[in-house]
Amino acid sequence: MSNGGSYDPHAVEPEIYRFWEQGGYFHATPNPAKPPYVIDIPLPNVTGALHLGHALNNTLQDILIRRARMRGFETLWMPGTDHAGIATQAVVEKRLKEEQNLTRHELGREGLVRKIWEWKEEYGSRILQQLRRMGCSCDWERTRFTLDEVCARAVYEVFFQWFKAGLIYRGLRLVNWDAHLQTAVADDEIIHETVKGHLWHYRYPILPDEPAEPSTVLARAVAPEAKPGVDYLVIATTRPETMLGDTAVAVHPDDPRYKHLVGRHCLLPLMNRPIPIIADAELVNPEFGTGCVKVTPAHDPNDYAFSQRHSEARPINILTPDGKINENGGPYAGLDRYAARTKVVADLEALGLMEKVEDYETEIGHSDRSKTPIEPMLSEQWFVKMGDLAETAMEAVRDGRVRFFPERYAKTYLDWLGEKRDWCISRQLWWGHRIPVWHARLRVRDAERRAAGQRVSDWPQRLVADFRTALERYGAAAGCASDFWVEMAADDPSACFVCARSEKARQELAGIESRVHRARNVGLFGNDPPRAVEIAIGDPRHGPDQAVRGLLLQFEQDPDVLDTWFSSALWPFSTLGWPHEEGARGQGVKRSSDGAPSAPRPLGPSAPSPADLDYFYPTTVLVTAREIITLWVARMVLTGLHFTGRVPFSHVYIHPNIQDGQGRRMSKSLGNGVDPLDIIELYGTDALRFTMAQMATETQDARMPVKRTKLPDGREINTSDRFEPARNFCNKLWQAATGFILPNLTVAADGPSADPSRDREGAVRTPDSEVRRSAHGGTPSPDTEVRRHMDARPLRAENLAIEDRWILSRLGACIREADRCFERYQISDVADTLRTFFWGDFCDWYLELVKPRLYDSADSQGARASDSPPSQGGVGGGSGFAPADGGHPPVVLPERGDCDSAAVARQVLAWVLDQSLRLLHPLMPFVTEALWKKLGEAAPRRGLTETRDAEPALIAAAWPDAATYTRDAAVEREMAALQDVIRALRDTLARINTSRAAAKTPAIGKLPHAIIRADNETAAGLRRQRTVLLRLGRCERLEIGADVAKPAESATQVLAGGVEVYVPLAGLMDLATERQRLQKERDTLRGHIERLTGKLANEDFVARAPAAVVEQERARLAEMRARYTTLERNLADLDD
RNA sequence: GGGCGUUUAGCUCAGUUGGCUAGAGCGCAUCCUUCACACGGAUGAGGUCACAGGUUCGAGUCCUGUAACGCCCACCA
Repeated sequence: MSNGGSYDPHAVEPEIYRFWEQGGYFHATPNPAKPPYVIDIPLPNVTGALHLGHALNNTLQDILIRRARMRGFETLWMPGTDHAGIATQAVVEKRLKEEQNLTRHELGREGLVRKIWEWKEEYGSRILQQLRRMGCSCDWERTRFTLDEVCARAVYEVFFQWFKAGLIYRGLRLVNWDAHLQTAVADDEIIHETVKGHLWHYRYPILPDEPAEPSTVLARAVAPEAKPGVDYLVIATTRPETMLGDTAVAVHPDDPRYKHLVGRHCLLPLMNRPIPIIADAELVNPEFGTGCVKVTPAHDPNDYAFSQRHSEARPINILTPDGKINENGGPYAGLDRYAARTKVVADLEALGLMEKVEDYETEIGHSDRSKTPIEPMLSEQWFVKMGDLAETAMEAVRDGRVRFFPERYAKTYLDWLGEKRDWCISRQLWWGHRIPVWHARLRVRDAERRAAGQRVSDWPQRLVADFRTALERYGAAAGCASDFWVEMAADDPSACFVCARSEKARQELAGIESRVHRARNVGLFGNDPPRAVEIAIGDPRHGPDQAVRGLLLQFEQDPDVLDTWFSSALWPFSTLGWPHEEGARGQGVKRSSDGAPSAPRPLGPSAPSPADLDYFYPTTVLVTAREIITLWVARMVLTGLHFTGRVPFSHVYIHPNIQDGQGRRMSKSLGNGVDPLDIIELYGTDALRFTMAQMATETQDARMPVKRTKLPDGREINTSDRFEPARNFCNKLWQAATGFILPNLTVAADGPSADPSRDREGAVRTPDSEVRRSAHGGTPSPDTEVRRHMDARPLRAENLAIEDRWILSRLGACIREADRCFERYQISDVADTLRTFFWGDFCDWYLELVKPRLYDSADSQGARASDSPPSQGGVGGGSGFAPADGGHPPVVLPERGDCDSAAVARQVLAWVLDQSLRLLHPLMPFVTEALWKKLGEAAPRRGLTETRDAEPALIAAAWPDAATYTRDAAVEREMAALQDVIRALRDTLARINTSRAAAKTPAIGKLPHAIIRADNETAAGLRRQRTVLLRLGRCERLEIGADVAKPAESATQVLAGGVEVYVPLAGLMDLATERQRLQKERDTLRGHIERLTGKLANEDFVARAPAAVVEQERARLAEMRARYTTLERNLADLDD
């Protein structure tokens, strides 16, 4: 059997995933008998397709979730997608343009939003389907979308509460404007690129103290005798068109060149506007350029900050939303900003003001989405005040309620929050949660105005108060009394903002909006001024009895939507149905329970209950990459603390980013991305996952060399050799189980002789295909029907051979180490630990050691063994097989070939495989689950000191408990000695064959004769392992003893503990090579001895190093010296 | 410019609180199609731990500096 038995992931994976999903293993419900373990998925964009970063991120989450499930936690992995404002709208807009040649403006807001929903319904679940292929055990029944009803309710509740508390405000701020998409872009969505540009130097004429005509001033500034600092100032800029919005020139307060000019004015050329010369140490670096800075507060962040410090330099916005010069740009109005730049430069030149133009490289911010240059622009936006919110979030990390793994990332978090920059939450988009605020413009009725007489100053306040009262009454009648909140606008006494909390309240406001709209339309046909809606008339329900003081001239919902991160910031509790309080409950949920929602928004499949929130919040750990520590992690902590009083998670596990072989980001534009689905196709899901686990080190980046390859279907894809080791490991696991362990557990019911599939040695050879067929629940072949499964019986220490005790000791160590790494989120170490144990200890050694017991016994079937239980009987304690006192009792080995020995071996094999599958399951869920089924059929009852029926599904089986295994140092030492001897024998054989190949003589398969010299005790131990030594050491004849003679012309090896291995070389190989090897070995050894001797001769070392270290070094030196002597002697013997 | 990280075998990476004769996988070399596995087994070669100082009995590990690379954040008219 060769390739035919290789693991074929595609034959296994879909079926296994179905088995889990149909078994309901992914679904979590509050269960008081278990502690909860919860992970929120870092929301992929609905537009997203799975990339390698997702593969890593989700593999790690699934690993943690699966292990927690096995450890008895009620595990919830909350899946969902993010509506991803700009990204999604851009995708659909692009399609719209391509397919129907329509812009969003032509389609209109409602039409576009409907289109996006349609798109979302069709393609939005793609990434979740891909996660299923990765084996992710998310609770799909709870899948949420940031725009669905459940999430929306939380969004509006949070907005309302913050708005009411004054934490959300409207402010004029400089935002990063994407003129192409016509939206503000977050700082984090900007990529800076170096662009070749120019630095223009030109003159601003200085205005004389006495009044003067602009033309005079200009003429003086360009006159041949004009002097800088007297008649003009030279400024330099990379963006000359912004001068149209200049409102000051800044100089450094200590700059002797300009000190005398502070307080005077320049003439802004082209606009002919006087602008002040202001001293400012922060903005101006006197060393740079001319030391004069033109100030454009509306279009430059630093200048904006400057204008905050100097009120005389008020910002003037010169741009329209689509990047043209607006009416403030005088003659340039209507020009595109780049056309304006050319014209401004030309005009300055024509005026003779241009001094020089230099080539210049500068970093320009580009929108990550549209790839067009960002224009800093002043506009009205909604903000969240970060001060206190940020402070609470910082405190949670400082006091350890939230811990980062690796720890260093706490710094990123704290540094960012420490800046306490207010969070701009409005986006000029149509796709997202619409800001639940209506802009109202009020006017006092003429009758009221007359009645109020001269006291006009408090009209606005009284009007807003009236409006508030009117809305409250209105709300009370409509059943949403506490769902409105009115705030006055800061900059306009006749304006105010109305925020709505519930869906009902929003509908009512929309109703008012449409009435105002209608009224105004009516007004267009009537007299001037247009009629408006009287504030108190609202609804016939409350009668016409109010005193009507004011009119609602304008009432419109804010056109913007919320920043995508606003809804994701609430994810940990919004998905669990927060807020559950009656007062805050919106109309949406009630409608959902009736079925038939009327809104286009689809409801989540199951609405969470208050019990869900109580039980599953806070979550356990957040697994993510470092770039969203600020965007997402910090904001979740801040909202969680503010609205639930508790941190949303206690651990944040930050994993590396995957780069290509050259350390570059994987990206579409570079074409160096690896598609996880291609890898699944090529290598299988488990190989992908295991590789991901191995890459999850504590570094910030992990590299994956990428290469092109052609698939059988002709597609060219990117892949990497990095996946091969994991693929090989999957296969190793599969081969060891299906090719060796399982066939040797099952035995024919009617005895060995009747079974044609048994070979000469009595081992059971089951064709792999049969095992597969039977394990997969297909029609059992006649052969498998007569096959009996293994029986397990309680074992005692005396039943066990040394290799049994050794592998169990190693298994215990492996579990302990894996647990330790898991606690620290060192997943790559978990992967290495498990791989080393299974491949290195279990397959390379234990399976080989146990073969003689299985093959060489005449009646090595479990049926016989189970018929004659051992006389000792009884169940050993649960504490393993190592002696409690740490001593080393004699290992009484049954004779090789003893039937008990074979039965015990089978039981240990089944058990170690059982435990290994459990340990590997979180990393490689598919192969392990598939093998678990097979193992369940071959050995339905398993265990060591106690036996019990195996759990039906590995996904829900118990995680191994390290406490049931005691480390047996003595047995591990003894095994190490045995392994040393075997390696020595193999090494000698390999050297002989290498030398024979060089001499063109045929290789020998075995060593004809070998002699092992060791002290009496060791020799006795080795003699008991004679069968093993002959087999694994590949020799035909073996002498073991304390005083065996070394034959002349022998290869010699000196091992730890003074054990020596001799192999007579006469006729096998030439002695010169052997002599060379020994000399080389002796020389290295001499080097070590010299260094160590020097160290021990150092009095400081002996005096200051810990005694144990000194002792250890002395022992090592003694050992080396002994080896050295033996080596010398062996060399001398060779020379004889 | 600020912060963080990386630099160890040809490649990708481990190396916990300093005790190291520096490890793994891949690749390489040699042998083995022997009976679970060639997606395998066995054996071996391969490293002045980026550089320069310092602390220490002892430094791959701690400190300082330098260089290269990378990531994040902020940005200079």
